[in-house]
Amino acid sequence: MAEELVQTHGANGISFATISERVGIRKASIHHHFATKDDLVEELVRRYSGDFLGEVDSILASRRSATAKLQAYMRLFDATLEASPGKRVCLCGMLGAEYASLSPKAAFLLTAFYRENEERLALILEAGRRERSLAFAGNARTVGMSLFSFLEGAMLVARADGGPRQFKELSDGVVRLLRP
Amino acid sequence: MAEELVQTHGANGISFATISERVGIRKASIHHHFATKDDLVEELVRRYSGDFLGEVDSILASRRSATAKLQAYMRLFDATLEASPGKRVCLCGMLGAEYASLSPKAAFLLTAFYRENEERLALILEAGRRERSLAFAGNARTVGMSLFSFLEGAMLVARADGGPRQFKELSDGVVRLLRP
DNA sequence: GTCTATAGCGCGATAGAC
DNA sequence: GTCTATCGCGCTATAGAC
Repeated sequence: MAEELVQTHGANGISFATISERVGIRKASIHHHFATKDDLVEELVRRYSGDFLGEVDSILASRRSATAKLQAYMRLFDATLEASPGKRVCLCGMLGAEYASLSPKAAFLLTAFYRENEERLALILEAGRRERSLAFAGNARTVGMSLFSFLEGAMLVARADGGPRQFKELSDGVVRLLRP
Repeated sequence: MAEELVQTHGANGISFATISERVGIRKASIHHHFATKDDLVEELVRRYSGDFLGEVDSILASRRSATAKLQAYMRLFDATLEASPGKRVCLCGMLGAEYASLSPKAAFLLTAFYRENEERLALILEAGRRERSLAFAGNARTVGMSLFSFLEGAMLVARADGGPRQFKELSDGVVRLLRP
């Protein structure tokens, strides 16, 4: 619930009152679970990161071509945008924008999330190049980072222009660019 | 001044007091120039958009290869990140994250900024393909949009991981992916 | 165009009853 | 674990003097 609100409005865009109304318990009760707002944000990142990377790992573990894995990975982002059309983006993309006002712990968790995703993307890309279903110049890690930045950026841009449809069109197009 | 603050902390991350301290005049004096916070944000977008697109247009008008124009365009983003290392991002990338809390007018201006950039990128890409200095599948408009999303995303990600150096490495890599 | 002063409200956070 | 009540502060915005 709080997660959805932060994905939509950002951590600086919501308050304990906002969450209170949404969840249906009073502000003080929220403070019982999360002493400070920073605690709340940190816990949100921890949970989101764990859940998301769990899904990514099950994609990695699955028996599919690298191209299919790449598409499945992108679907994770797409699904967020589709779920509440033109509202939610990746929690960590959102918090990346608010990086300057994050607590040190939240900032650390955010950086870790980025790295873990880039790493996993690099694995998919490298496997794809090995099995000749993908083709690209340079090292897989760099391309993986670029791909990740593209996905985070495209989610944000899509809210203001084009929506989930455009997001899907663009990410499909990017996979096409990586085909041999 | 206010622009820099919003580029760093977001519109939701600053207040009239923040600007007041930075600019050196009192809060009430700022209200004399911008009646409401929405007015301030709108004016910021208008100015940023005008300045930025002005620079883009002079790149477009210059006598250079499409590849060089593409690199020059990317340098505009890079320069923002380099200017105050690991602090500022594109104003409109920042506001894209805060899209849900923008005034209708600011949201409209933001969307327009995105479209104008995508359009100009498409022009560069199409020219590059025609003169055979760039190569890519699909239509230039789609690739232009993806490129723009990548740049906005990469700026945000770079603050949390890698900084201006990584941004430059990634954007150089993307140009390499578009070479024939 | 800048200032002081202040209204009116929302914020994060705490105390203490149930 | 949820509640009411409240503190102290920061916020946007306005009034009115210089």
